[in-house]
Amino acid sequence: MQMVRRAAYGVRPVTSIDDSDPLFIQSIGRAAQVMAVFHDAAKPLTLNEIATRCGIGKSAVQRVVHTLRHLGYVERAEDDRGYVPGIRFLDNTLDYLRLNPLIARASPVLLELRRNVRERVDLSLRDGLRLVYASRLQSKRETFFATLVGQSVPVYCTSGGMAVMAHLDDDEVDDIIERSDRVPITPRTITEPDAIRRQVCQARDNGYALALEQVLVGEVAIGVAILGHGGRPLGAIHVAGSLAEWEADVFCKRFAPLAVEAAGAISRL
Amino acid sequence: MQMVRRAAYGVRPVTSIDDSDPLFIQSIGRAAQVMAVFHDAAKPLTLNEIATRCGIGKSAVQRVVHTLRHLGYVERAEDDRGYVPGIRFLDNTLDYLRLNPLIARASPVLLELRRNVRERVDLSLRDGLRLVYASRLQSKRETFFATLVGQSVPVYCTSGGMAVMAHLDDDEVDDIIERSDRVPITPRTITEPDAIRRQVCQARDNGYALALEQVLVGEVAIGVAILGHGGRPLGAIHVAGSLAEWEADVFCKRFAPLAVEAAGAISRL
DNA sequence: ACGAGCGTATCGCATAGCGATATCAATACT
DNA sequence: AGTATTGATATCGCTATGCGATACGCTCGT
Repeated sequence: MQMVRRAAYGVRPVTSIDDSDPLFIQSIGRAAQVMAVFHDAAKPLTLNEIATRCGIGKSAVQRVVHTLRHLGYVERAEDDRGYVPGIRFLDNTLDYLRLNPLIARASPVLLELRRNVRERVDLSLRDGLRLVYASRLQSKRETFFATLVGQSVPVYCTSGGMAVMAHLDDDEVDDIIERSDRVPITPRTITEPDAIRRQVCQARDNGYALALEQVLVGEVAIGVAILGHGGRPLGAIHVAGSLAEWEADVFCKRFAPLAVEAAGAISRL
Repeated sequence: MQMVRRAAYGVRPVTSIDDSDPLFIQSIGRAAQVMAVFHDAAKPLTLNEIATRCGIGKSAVQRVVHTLRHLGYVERAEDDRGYVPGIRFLDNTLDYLRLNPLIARASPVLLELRRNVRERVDLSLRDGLRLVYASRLQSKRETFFATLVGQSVPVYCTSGGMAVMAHLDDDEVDDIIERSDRVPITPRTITEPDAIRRQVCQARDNGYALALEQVLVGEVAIGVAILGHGGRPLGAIHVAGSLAEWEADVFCKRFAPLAVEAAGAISRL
């Protein structure tokens, strides 16, 4: 399996700081911008790097970082060179997960599913053009990134995303396809609009979606949508395995029904 | 096993908003205060609840929440009543985990450890008086809370905490004991300073710490410190099992050496 | 049908945050 | 070793900005 290069796909850039909105507090927007800079950072960043990368004056960054540091949202790097995000974010993430009723009720279902399939089981939630992994249960052998909560993948080309799109109107699907920047992640990533639409249709027929090496080379994944109020898809369950161990159709026959059942148990129409 | 009641133990309250610090940006502090309100919330909160709970004017809260909402750090609750933390925090948590070299290099080691022990394996990082779980690998049967990244436990009474304290000076240990509010979490939680000190001494001798039902009834846990620059303990590895399955000393004999080895592989003196 | 409570909007004033600049410390370079 | 470069910290005046107080419309619950 090949390492995923980027930290996250389609991470929404900080919602454009809206100057016209009189309610929007600029300082908080700045803080968010500063934190967002780390989304595509591979190492700790200095004040100047932060300043240039987000087009804010150095003084402002100085005070923002100072403040965030006091609050625990930014830390100095291990070797005292530059800054990294702080541990305090984990507290807020915990609150997010705790207070999300979907995740709470999904948890036992996922654990049960995991017990039965003995492959990787994930729960992702939709956020615009991407699915964000909110809960991950590892299989025996895993990579570092496959254990990380917060990882996100595009809707338009992944098993979960297909499953989600299967429950959206055609024009919503088209909208997603159009607005996504469809750069192939693996050689087999589907980027053609028509091919995507065909996959979506197939997912509508089956009640689940199958994806081959869309994000990770050598990976086969099944996605099933989780539905909320009025049948709107909120996210998806994924079961993922290795093509080295499984024939795609065997994988599918064996695990799709279980995944569908699990997703049904979590959905609340 | 008994459900953990509080969301997190010893979560540091938002570092007192320092009025005297001229560099501190008040608005960001307010935003942090607002987010911190969710730490001890069991349900979505309304604007008024947030306002009263953090002693800020209603108008301020209104704008802060409005802003945070635009940024994705706050969402409306599922049923459109009240607010909850937003999914955007997952992005920052991911950056935190990604950019933390300790976690990155720990990951394969933990997976290997997990493979060998087949019990729950956790990695926690120290943040003041608490250990925050940063990486969690589940065993077969788990509770919801045992899967959550961001959960935190007190240093003074847990296996990981004992292991950490074993690498601190006596006065630092005393300081931790003193500053912790030592409310028993289970009936067997050790809260007596002398008893704690004895446990720490034992951990010093053994190179690991054993904890029985300190946080969860029916749980046995081994903690081993992870050391950084100059031997300072940065966090700990935990191996946790059920007393229904294991005799404490058997558990210990069997897994302690493996945990110690793993911790050694992660440490960087 | 009515009231309580929640979210939204407006506006003037005072303050809080930004830009520009300077200083000190530590690392990189020759 | 001496210097140049880059990073972090500090200061200060001006103006934009965020807060308080208040008022309005809306949806629930009884």
